Amino acid sequence: MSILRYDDAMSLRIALLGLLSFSGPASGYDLTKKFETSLNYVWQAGHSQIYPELAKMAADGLITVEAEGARGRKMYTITREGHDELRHWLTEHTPSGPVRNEGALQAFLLPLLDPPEALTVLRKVSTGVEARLEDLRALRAGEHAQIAPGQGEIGGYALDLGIRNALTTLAWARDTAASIDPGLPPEAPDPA
Amino acid sequence: MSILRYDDAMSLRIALLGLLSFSGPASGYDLTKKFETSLNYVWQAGHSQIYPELAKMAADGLITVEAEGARGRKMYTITREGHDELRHWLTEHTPSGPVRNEGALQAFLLPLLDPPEALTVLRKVSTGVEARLEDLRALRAGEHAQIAPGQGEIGGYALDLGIRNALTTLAWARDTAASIDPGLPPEAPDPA
DNA sequence: GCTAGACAGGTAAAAGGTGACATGTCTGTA
DNA sequence: TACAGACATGTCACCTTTTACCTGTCTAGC
Repeated sequence: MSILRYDDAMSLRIALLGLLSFSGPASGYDLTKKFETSLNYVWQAGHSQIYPELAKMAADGLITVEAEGARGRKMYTITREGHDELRHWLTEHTPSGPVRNEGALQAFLLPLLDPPEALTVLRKVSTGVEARLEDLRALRAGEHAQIAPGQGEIGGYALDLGIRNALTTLAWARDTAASIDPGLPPEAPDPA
Repeated sequence: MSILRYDDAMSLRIALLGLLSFSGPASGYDLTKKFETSLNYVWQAGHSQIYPELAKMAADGLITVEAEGARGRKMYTITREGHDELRHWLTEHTPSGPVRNEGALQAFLLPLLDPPEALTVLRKVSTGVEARLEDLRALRAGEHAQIAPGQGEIGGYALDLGIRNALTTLAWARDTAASIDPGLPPEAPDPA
């Protein structure tokens, strides 16, 4: 059991510990790539945030530098304390992080626009969500070749949740547009 | 058309302009209350962020202090430039703000837990979402008495979206639990 | 008359996050 | 061999957000 225990915002740490726990030792560069390719649908961070955080985590004993490779590459490995911290957060922490959602804000303020403008915005929302849906489905299709074949894939449940939420948003945009202009042609619902 | 134009993070400004546009002149205190009671499902901010932002917006000409009331109360009114800025954001800005979702991160990392623990986490997710659903439905029920009766209610579409997303998350948690432990009793789906 | 509590406004330090800059290594290919 | 581009790690200035602290006014009730 670790001495330090923050109950507040430390989700970046958790995300990094999770990746290290699942896919084994990795460098800051590797982790940055994983953020770009999969985790960014769930948590965002650039390398300028990741490198200092890894240094702090090493100082706190959650990870260690086991080996240094070519081009100054540092391979970080999760420690026992790191595993404890991760499990503790996953099982004990109730997610509640502050909501800050631009899309929902636009939805909130939609009644301020007159109907034609509101419909234009809703169409843009739909095309945006359709694009994200494509991305997510492509991710799901390529998932089995992803990180470490044979193990229950990390991120699989979140991917499912993301796809469901995208479909929900699409249905909301369709229904909202119809309630603003009942003369619209009904769209066929997108099959899961 | 205003000279200043930021395409980046200025959603707090937009949220404040939206509230002022919809419900007329208000003080920082009033706006803080509205954040607490309804907007916080969409965008979060405390008074220590709101007061300085209002001062900056006044300096930028988006709002003005029309009257000062009792107890130093300052009533802010949205200007023509403020309206322009708001409309511009609503119609032109594509929402893309960084994703940072603790709940989704937990979903992402769920495969790291062994089945009994994962099921416990999913149960906690469900009860949390059910509580939020209650809140949202209470909001919807009391909506007509809310701010300014007679006008198409601000936030109504966002409330609908929030309820749909909550139901989606509930269904996801149920299905995910069932896929982890097929012996679970099937729950009846929550009616909209 | 006093006091608790809502009303009303603010500041400052610290933490978290973004975008640009800086440095250098290794590999493949024209 | 030169050079483009991936690999690899960092720093810094600036902005946003959180937490805690501070001041004062008005009203209802004891």
